Amino acid sequence: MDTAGVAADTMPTGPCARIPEGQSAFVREILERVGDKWTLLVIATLQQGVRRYSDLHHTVPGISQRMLTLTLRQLVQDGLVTRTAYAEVPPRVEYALTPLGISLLDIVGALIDWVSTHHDEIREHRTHAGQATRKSTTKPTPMNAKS
Amino acid sequence: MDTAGVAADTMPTGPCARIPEGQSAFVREILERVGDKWTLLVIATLQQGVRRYSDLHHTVPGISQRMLTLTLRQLVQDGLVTRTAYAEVPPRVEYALTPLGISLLDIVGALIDWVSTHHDEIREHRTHAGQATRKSTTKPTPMNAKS
DNA sequence: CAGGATCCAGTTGGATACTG
DNA sequence: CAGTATCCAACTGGATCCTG
Repeated sequence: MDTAGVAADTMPTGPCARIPEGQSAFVREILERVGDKWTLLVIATLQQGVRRYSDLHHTVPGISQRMLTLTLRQLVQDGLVTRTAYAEVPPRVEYALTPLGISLLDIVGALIDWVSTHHDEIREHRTHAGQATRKSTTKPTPMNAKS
Repeated sequence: MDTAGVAADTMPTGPCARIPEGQSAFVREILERVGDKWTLLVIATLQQGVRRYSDLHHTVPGISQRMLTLTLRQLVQDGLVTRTAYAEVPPRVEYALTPLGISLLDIVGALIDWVSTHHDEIREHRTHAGQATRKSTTKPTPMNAKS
Protein backbone atom coordinates (compact mmCIF):
# COMPACT_ATOMS: atom_id res chain seq x y z
CA MET A 1 0.00 0.00 0.00
CA ASP A 2 3.06 2.16 -0.04
CA THR A 3 2.81 2.63 -3.75
CA ALA A 4 -0.69 4.05 -3.65
CA GLY A 5 -0.95 7.68 -4.51
CA VAL A 6 -4.33 8.64 -3.12
CA ALA A 7 -4.68 12.30 -2.46
CA ALA A 8 -1.73 14.29 -3.60
CA ASP A 9 -3.67 16.70 -5.72
CA THR A 10 -2.91 19.87 -3.87
CA MET A 11 0.64 18.80 -3.22
CA PRO A 12 2.79 19.48 -6.26
CA THR A 13 6.03 17.61 -6.06
CA GLY A 14 8.07 20.22 -7.80
CA PRO A 15 11.48 21.39 -6.67
CA CYS A 16 10.25 24.59 -5.07
CA ALA A 17 7.16 22.93 -3.66
CA ARG A 18 7.23 24.27 -0.15
CA ILE A 19 4.39 23.44 2.14
CA PRO A 20 1.45 25.78 1.67
CA GLU A 21 0.66 27.77 4.76
CA GLY A 22 -3.04 27.20 4.22
CA GLN A 23 -2.43 23.50 4.16
CA SER A 24 -0.68 23.59 7.47
CA ALA A 25 -3.71 25.38 8.88
CA PHE A 26 -5.81 22.48 7.68
CA VAL A 27 -3.52 19.99 9.31
CA ARG A 28 -3.82 21.96 12.51
CA GLU A 29 -7.56 21.89 12.25
CA ILE A 30 -7.55 18.14 11.94
CA LEU A 31 -5.39 17.65 14.94
CA GLU A 32 -7.35 20.03 17.09
CA ARG A 33 -10.48 18.19 16.10
CA VAL A 34 -9.58 14.53 16.44
CA GLY A 35 -6.11 14.76 17.90
CA ASP A 36 -7.09 14.99 21.52
CA LYS A 37 -7.13 12.13 23.90
CA TRP A 38 -10.71 10.89 23.67
CA THR A 39 -12.47 12.12 20.54
CA LEU A 40 -11.62 9.19 18.34
CA LEU A 41 -12.42 6.75 21.09
CA VAL A 42 -15.84 8.26 21.62
CA ILE A 43 -16.55 8.29 17.91
CA ALA A 44 -15.46 4.70 17.59
CA THR A 45 -17.81 3.73 20.39
CA LEU A 46 -20.65 5.67 18.84
CA GLN A 47 -20.09 3.77 15.64
CA GLN A 48 -21.77 0.78 17.21
CA GLY A 49 -25.05 2.62 17.63
CA VAL A 50 -26.86 5.02 19.89
CA ARG A 51 -25.31 5.32 23.30
CA ARG A 52 -26.31 6.96 26.52
CA TYR A 53 -24.02 9.07 28.60
CA SER A 54 -23.45 6.40 31.21
CA ASP A 55 -22.94 3.84 28.50
CA LEU A 56 -20.14 5.86 27.03
CA HIS A 57 -18.71 6.49 30.43
CA HIS A 58 -18.63 2.79 31.01
CA THR A 59 -17.55 1.70 27.55
CA VAL A 60 -14.63 4.05 27.07
CA PRO A 61 -12.23 2.87 29.72
CA GLY A 62 -10.62 5.51 31.86
CA ILE A 63 -12.50 8.57 30.68
CA SER A 64 -13.67 11.05 33.27
CA GLN A 65 -17.05 12.76 33.31
CA ARG A 66 -15.39 16.02 32.55
CA MET A 67 -13.62 14.76 29.46
CA LEU A 68 -16.63 12.81 28.26
CA THR A 69 -18.83 15.88 28.56
CA LEU A 70 -16.29 18.14 26.89
CA THR A 71 -15.65 15.72 24.06
CA LEU A 72 -19.32 15.13 23.41
CA ARG A 73 -20.12 18.82 23.50
CA GLN A 74 -17.43 19.53 20.95
CA LEU A 75 -18.62 16.74 18.72
CA VAL A 76 -22.21 17.92 18.91
CA GLN A 77 -21.15 21.46 18.18
CA ASP A 78 -19.21 20.36 15.14
CA GLY A 79 -22.14 18.39 13.83
CA LEU A 80 -20.50 15.02 14.13
CA VAL A 81 -22.79 13.77 16.86
CA THR A 82 -26.43 14.34 17.73
CA ARG A 83 -27.66 14.74 21.27
CA THR A 84 -31.19 13.78 22.26
CA ALA A 85 -32.40 14.49 25.76
CA TYR A 86 -35.60 12.96 27.05
CA ALA A 87 -37.46 14.89 29.73
CA GLU A 88 -38.06 11.93 31.93
CA VAL A 89 -37.89 11.62 35.66
CA PRO A 90 -34.67 9.68 35.42
CA PRO A 91 -32.89 11.83 32.85
CA ARG A 92 -31.92 10.06 29.69
CA VAL A 93 -29.66 11.46 27.01
CA GLU A 94 -28.70 9.61 23.89
CA TYR A 95 -25.85 10.33 21.55
CA ALA A 96 -25.53 9.15 17.99
CA LEU A 97 -23.23 9.73 15.06
CA THR A 98 -24.34 11.94 12.22
CA PRO A 99 -23.51 10.98 8.63
CA LEU A 100 -20.68 13.46 8.88
CA GLY A 101 -19.31 11.69 11.90
CA ILE A 102 -19.64 8.35 10.18
CA SER A 103 -17.69 9.59 7.21
CA LEU A 104 -14.93 10.74 9.53
CA LEU A 105 -14.90 7.40 11.22
CA ASP A 106 -14.46 5.81 7.85
CA ILE A 107 -11.33 7.83 7.25
CA VAL A 108 -10.04 7.13 10.70
CA GLY A 109 -10.57 3.46 10.11
CA ALA A 110 -7.90 3.61 7.44
CA LEU A 111 -5.53 5.17 9.94
CA ILE A 112 -6.25 2.50 12.50
CA ASP A 113 -5.68 -0.07 9.81
CA TRP A 114 -2.35 1.50 8.98
CA VAL A 115 -1.20 1.33 12.54
CA SER A 116 -2.41 -2.23 12.91
CA THR A 117 -0.34 -3.13 9.90
CA HIS A 118 2.85 -1.30 10.74
CA HIS A 119 2.88 -0.96 14.48
CA ASP A 120 5.14 -3.96 14.95
CA GLU A 121 7.42 -2.58 12.28
CA ILE A 122 7.57 0.69 14.16
CA ARG A 123 8.20 -1.03 17.44
CA GLU A 124 11.05 -2.91 15.88
CA HIS A 125 12.62 0.34 14.84
CA ARG A 126 12.07 1.85 18.25
CA THR A 127 13.82 -0.92 20.08
CA HIS A 128 17.17 -1.00 18.31
CA ALA A 129 17.11 2.38 16.68
CA GLY A 130 20.32 4.00 15.63
CA GLN A 131 22.47 1.87 13.37
CA ALA A 132 21.87 3.36 9.93
CA THR A 133 21.46 6.79 11.36
CA ARG A 134 25.08 7.04 12.28
CA LYS A 135 27.60 9.27 10.67
CA SER A 136 27.61 8.48 7.02
CA THR A 137 29.88 5.49 6.71
CA THR A 138 28.31 4.79 3.36
CA LYS A 139 29.61 8.10 2.10
CA PRO A 140 27.08 9.22 -0.57
CA THR A 141 28.95 12.31 -1.70
CA PRO A 142 30.47 13.86 1.33
CA MET A 143 33.60 15.91 1.64
CA ASN A 144 32.88 18.69 -0.75
CA ALA A 145 36.51 19.69 -0.57
CA LYS A 146 35.68 22.93 1.06
CA SER A 147 39.14 23.39 2.39
CA MET B 1 -29.71 18.05 10.57
CA ASP B 2 -32.17 16.98 13.21
CA THR B 3 -32.66 13.58 11.68
CA ALA B 4 -30.93 11.82 14.47
CA GLY B 5 -32.26 8.45 13.41
CA VAL B 6 -29.20 7.61 11.43
CA ALA B 7 -28.42 4.23 12.82
CA ALA B 8 -30.56 4.36 15.90
CA ASP B 9 -32.61 1.33 15.09
CA THR B 10 -29.62 -0.67 14.01
CA MET B 11 -28.39 -1.97 17.30
CA PRO B 12 -26.65 -5.12 16.20
CA THR B 13 -23.38 -6.60 17.31
CA GLY B 14 -24.90 -8.14 20.36
CA PRO B 15 -24.65 -7.12 23.95
CA CYS B 16 -20.88 -7.35 24.15
CA ALA B 17 -20.33 -4.85 21.37
CA ARG B 18 -18.09 -2.67 23.44
CA ILE B 19 -15.01 -1.12 22.02
CA PRO B 20 -12.07 -3.50 22.13
CA GLU B 21 -9.52 -2.40 24.65
CA GLY B 22 -6.72 -3.37 22.31
CA GLN B 23 -8.23 -1.16 19.67
CA SER B 24 -8.29 1.80 21.96
CA ALA B 25 -4.63 1.22 22.66
CA PHE B 26 -4.03 1.38 18.94
CA VAL B 27 -5.94 4.59 18.64
CA ARG B 28 -3.84 6.01 21.41
CA GLU B 29 -0.71 4.94 19.65
CA ILE B 30 -1.78 6.75 16.51
CA LEU B 31 -2.51 9.94 18.32
CA GLU B 32 0.69 9.90 20.28
CA ARG B 33 2.56 9.37 17.05
CA VAL B 34 1.01 11.86 14.68
CA GLY B 35 -1.27 13.79 16.99
CA ASP B 36 1.25 16.25 18.26
CA LYS B 37 1.69 19.71 16.97
CA TRP B 38 4.36 19.31 14.33
CA THR B 39 4.77 15.70 13.24
CA LEU B 40 2.37 15.80 10.33
CA LEU B 41 3.73 19.13 9.21
CA VAL B 42 7.27 17.82 9.15
CA ILE B 43 6.23 14.67 7.33
CA ALA B 44 4.31 16.70 4.79
CA THR B 45 7.36 18.83 4.17
CA LEU B 46 9.56 15.80 3.84
CA GLN B 47 7.21 14.44 1.23
CA GLN B 48 8.67 16.88 -1.21
CA GLY B 49 12.09 15.35 -0.98
CA VAL B 50 15.24 15.37 1.07
CA ARG B 51 15.49 18.31 3.41
CA ARG B 52 18.19 19.70 5.65
CA TYR B 53 17.64 20.76 9.21
CA SER B 54 17.68 24.43 8.44
CA ASP B 55 15.43 23.87 5.46
CA LEU B 56 12.83 22.30 7.67
CA HIS B 57 13.27 25.01 10.21
CA HIS B 58 12.59 27.56 7.54
CA THR B 59 9.85 25.72 5.69
CA VAL B 60 7.68 24.78 8.63
CA PRO B 61 6.52 28.17 9.85
CA GLY B 62 6.74 28.79 13.55
CA ILE B 63 8.52 25.66 14.67
CA SER B 64 11.26 26.00 17.25
CA GLN B 65 14.59 24.20 17.15
CA ARG B 66 13.60 22.20 20.14
CA MET B 67 10.40 20.94 18.61
CA LEU B 68 11.99 20.31 15.24
CA THR B 69 14.73 18.27 16.83
CA LEU B 70 12.35 16.35 19.03
CA THR B 71 9.95 15.63 16.21
CA LEU B 72 12.68 14.50 13.87
CA ARG B 73 14.27 12.32 16.50
CA GLN B 74 10.98 10.61 17.17
CA LEU B 75 10.35 10.09 13.48
CA VAL B 76 13.81 8.66 12.95
CA GLN B 77 13.40 6.39 15.93
CA ASP B 78 10.11 5.09 14.62
CA GLY B 79 11.60 4.38 11.23
CA LEU B 80 9.53 6.93 9.38
CA VAL B 81 12.42 9.19 8.52
CA THR B 82 16.08 8.62 7.75
CA ARG B 83 18.82 10.86 9.02
CA THR B 84 22.08 11.28 7.13
CA ALA B 85 24.87 13.31 8.66
CA TYR B 86 27.85 14.39 6.59
CA ALA B 87 31.11 14.89 8.39
CA GLU B 88 31.90 18.17 6.80
CA VAL B 89 33.36 21.29 8.26
CA PRO B 90 30.00 23.03 8.09
CA PRO B 91 27.83 20.24 9.43
CA ARG B 92 25.16 19.04 7.06
CA VAL B 93 22.32 16.72 8.00
CA GLU B 94 19.68 15.54 5.62
CA TYR B 95 16.33 14.03 6.44
CA ALA B 96 14.19 11.95 4.13
CA LEU B 97 11.05 9.90 4.36
CA THR B 98 11.27 6.15 4.44
CA PRO B 99 8.70 4.05 2.55
CA LEU B 100 6.97 3.59 5.86
CA GLY B 101 6.71 7.31 6.33
CA ILE B 102 5.44 7.73 2.80
CA SER B 103 2.71 5.20 3.41
CA LEU B 104 1.66 7.07 6.52
CA LEU B 105 1.57 10.30 4.61
CA ASP B 106 -0.64 8.62 2.10
CA ILE B 107 -3.16 7.75 4.79
CA VAL B 108 -2.96 11.18 6.29
CA GLY B 109 -3.64 12.65 2.89
CA ALA B 110 -7.07 11.10 3.02
CA LEU B 111 -7.67 12.78 6.34
CA ILE B 112 -6.59 16.13 4.98
CA ASP B 113 -8.87 15.55 2.05
CA TRP B 114 -11.77 14.84 4.40
CA VAL B 115 -11.22 18.06 6.28
CA SER B 116 -10.91 20.01 3.06
CA THR B 117 -14.25 18.62 2.02
CA HIS B 118 -16.19 19.05 5.23
CA HIS B 119 -14.51 21.86 7.07
CA ASP B 120 -17.02 24.44 5.88
CA GLU B 121 -19.80 22.10 6.87
CA ILE B 122 -18.31 21.83 10.33
CA ARG B 123 -17.85 25.55 10.61
CA GLU B 124 -21.48 26.04 9.73
CA HIS B 125 -22.47 23.78 12.59
CA ARG B 126 -20.13 25.54 14.96
CA THR B 127 -21.54 28.97 14.28
CA HIS B 128 -25.22 28.40 15.01
CA ALA B 129 -24.98 25.26 17.06
CA GLY B 130 -27.54 24.54 19.70
CA GLN B 131 -31.09 24.65 18.43
CA ALA B 132 -31.86 21.04 17.63
CA THR B 133 -29.79 19.85 20.52
CA ARG B 134 -32.15 21.29 23.07
CA LYS B 135 -34.46 19.38 25.31
CA SER B 136 -36.69 17.24 23.15
CA THR B 137 -39.71 19.42 22.56
CA THR B 138 -40.77 16.96 19.94
CA LYS B 139 -41.23 14.25 22.54
CA PRO B 140 -39.99 11.26 20.55
CA THR B 141 -41.19 8.43 22.73
CA PRO B 142 -40.73 9.27 26.36
CA MET B 143 -42.07 5.96 27.40
CA ASN B 144 -42.05 5.63 31.12
CA ALA B 145 -39.73 2.88 31.93
CA LYS B 146 -40.68 0.29 34.41
CA SER B 147 -39.32 2.24 37.28
C1' DC C 1 24.98 24.55 10.82
C1' DA C 2 22.86 21.28 13.74
C1' DG C 3 21.31 20.37 18.10
C1' DG C 4 21.62 19.88 23.34
C1' DA C 5 20.14 21.92 27.92
C1' DT C 6 17.42 24.65 30.74
C1' DC C 7 13.70 27.46 32.24
C1' DC C 8 9.07 28.71 32.00
C1' DA C 9 4.04 29.72 30.35
C1' DG C 10 0.01 27.72 28.52
C1' DT C 11 -2.85 23.90 27.98
C1' DT C 12 -4.70 19.27 28.72
C1' DG C 13 -6.77 16.30 31.47
C1' DG C 14 -7.82 13.73 36.04
C1' DA C 15 -10.04 13.55 40.82
C1' DT C 16 -13.39 15.24 43.55
C1' DA C 17 -17.55 17.46 45.03
C1' DC C 18 -21.86 19.33 44.03
C1' DT C 19 -26.46 20.13 41.25
C1' DG C 20 -30.99 19.53 38.53
C1' DC D 1 -28.78 9.80 35.45
C1' DA D 2 -26.44 13.43 33.41
C1' DG D 3 -24.01 16.61 33.89
C1' DT D 4 -21.35 21.22 36.13
C1' DA D 5 -17.63 23.48 38.78
C1' DT D 6 -13.26 23.77 40.98
C1' DC D 7 -8.73 22.59 41.98
C1' DC D 8 -4.50 20.71 40.69
C1' DA D 9 -0.79 17.55 38.55
C1' DA D 10 1.29 16.43 34.29
C1' DC D 11 2.58 17.26 29.91
C1' DT D 12 3.42 20.18 25.69
C1' DG D 13 5.75 23.39 23.59
C1' DG D 14 8.22 28.07 23.09
C1' DA D 15 12.29 31.17 24.12
C1' DT D 16 16.84 31.43 25.19
C1' DC D 17 21.52 30.18 25.87
C1' DC D 18 25.28 27.15 24.93
C1' DT D 19 28.18 23.47 22.39
C1' DG D 20 30.54 20.54 18.70
